[in-house]
Amino acid sequence: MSTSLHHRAIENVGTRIITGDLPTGHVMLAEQLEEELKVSRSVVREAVRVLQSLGLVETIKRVGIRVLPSSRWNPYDPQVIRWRLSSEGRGAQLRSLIELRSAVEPAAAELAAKNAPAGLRSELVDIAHALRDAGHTGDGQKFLELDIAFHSVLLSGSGNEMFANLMGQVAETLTGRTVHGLMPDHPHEGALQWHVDLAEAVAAGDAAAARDASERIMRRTTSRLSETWTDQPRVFIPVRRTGA
Amino acid sequence: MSTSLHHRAIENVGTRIITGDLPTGHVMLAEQLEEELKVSRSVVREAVRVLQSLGLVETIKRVGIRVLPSSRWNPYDPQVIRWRLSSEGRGAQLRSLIELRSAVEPAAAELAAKNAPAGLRSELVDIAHALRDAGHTGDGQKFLELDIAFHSVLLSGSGNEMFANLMGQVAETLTGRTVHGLMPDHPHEGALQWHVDLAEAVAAGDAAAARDASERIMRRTTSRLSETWTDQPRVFIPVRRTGA
DNA sequence: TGACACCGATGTGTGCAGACATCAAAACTC
DNA sequence: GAGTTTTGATGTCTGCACACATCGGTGTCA
Repeated sequence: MSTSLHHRAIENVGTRIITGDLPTGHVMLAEQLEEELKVSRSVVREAVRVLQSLGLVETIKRVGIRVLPSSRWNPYDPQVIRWRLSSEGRGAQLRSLIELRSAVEPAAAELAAKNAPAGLRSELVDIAHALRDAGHTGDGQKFLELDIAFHSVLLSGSGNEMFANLMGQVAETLTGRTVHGLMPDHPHEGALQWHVDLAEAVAAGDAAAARDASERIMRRTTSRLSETWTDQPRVFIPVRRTGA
Repeated sequence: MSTSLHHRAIENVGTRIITGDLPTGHVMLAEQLEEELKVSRSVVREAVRVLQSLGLVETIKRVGIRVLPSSRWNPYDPQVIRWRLSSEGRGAQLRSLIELRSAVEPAAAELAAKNAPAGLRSELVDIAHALRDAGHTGDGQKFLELDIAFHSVLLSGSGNEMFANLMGQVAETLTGRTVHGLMPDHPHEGALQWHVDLAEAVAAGDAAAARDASERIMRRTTSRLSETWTDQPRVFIPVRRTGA
């Protein structure tokens, strides 16, 4: 691989923290990381700085590099999400993402119906039809690509950059659940139609109908996947007060 | 001044990029940054690495450090949000945040009604009552603190870490709109009651009522603030396809 | 004798300076 | 115009000085 030492160092330590291999409160020394990773101080230091900005570690003089509790991790960082999706904590991460999508996508659909440029509207309709066709013929690979494209264009068309930024996370979610065999051989006929309904509502500028179709899609997705995380305990992030 | 050089370097360059002082595509040299900031190579390099992980810049061999378009910035990073809120692009940032909150908080209210631990439920009720009192007496400072606390506890009680992580952003939003004089002297009486309704619905485990109250609050907040950003153009983030 | 305050030794992150390696753009050669 | 060399930037490594929190010893006082 041509990945840089810097990148590999981040990947190595980040992964070990997310998986719990390096537990909360664990203290490492920069020198020790140099030896473990067989890299120089500069590489370690730059990697630690990045991990620090992700909320994974903090550096304390005279102590070392301490692993922070998961409540401090930035749950929106693409890297953090990827690491969590490929670790044991996958269930909790998927649930968080689905709940977020369920909240955001209907709102995005509404905004897209109001604001999206014409090009994105027609693109969305085209993708929806192609998606329905792919669902019928049973082409799993193509279906996944179109599914990702559909939701990406929808989020992009909302004109809200924070919604749009969830594209990547949605792609990871959809890919992940396909890879882990959580998809049926033939998609639900109703869901396929709802995608078309949603696209046409956006194209027609019908915000209410767009939201409605999106809510139906997300409800079905949630109910289909909820059984995979019933055992996952909920984590309650403590409220951090700024003032004294 | 106890802030580290590393931190100051990030702050300096990050701010200049967000404000547009360093425009998209602008290329800097590491050596040039050393001179500008009067710091050593290692400080510059570590700062650049962090900015890179935030999507603000990319480094290209033989070229330099190039500023990335705003569509590549991580809009969920607390630092990026803070920078944007204190720059000219504040309007667009506020709109994005409000739209996100409008989508997320009703869902969070629903989840909190279903899952929140007893302690958070009763705390939410207490805060809601105190908030109503502060609204009546007109204590602006106290009102702001309680408002932040209320929404933080609600998000925390949802048991969804991605929802909970929005606490910080919400605090910034509420503080920002108070600082910029967008708050009325006396809060809307209905809104005060809705907060109490929301808290009691969560306490009673009534998910539908909780969502309903939250939607009312967010609708009112949105309509009150929407006039401040009517002139802001929408930005449509292009869809980034992964594969070839 | 015991408790407490002080103070220096120690270890570790922070910041600095200089060197070589690597690699891609640009210039050059044929 | 294709292939090669040069050039100039980041990438990586290393040794050093400094700041500062922690720990342990020492001295003082009750």
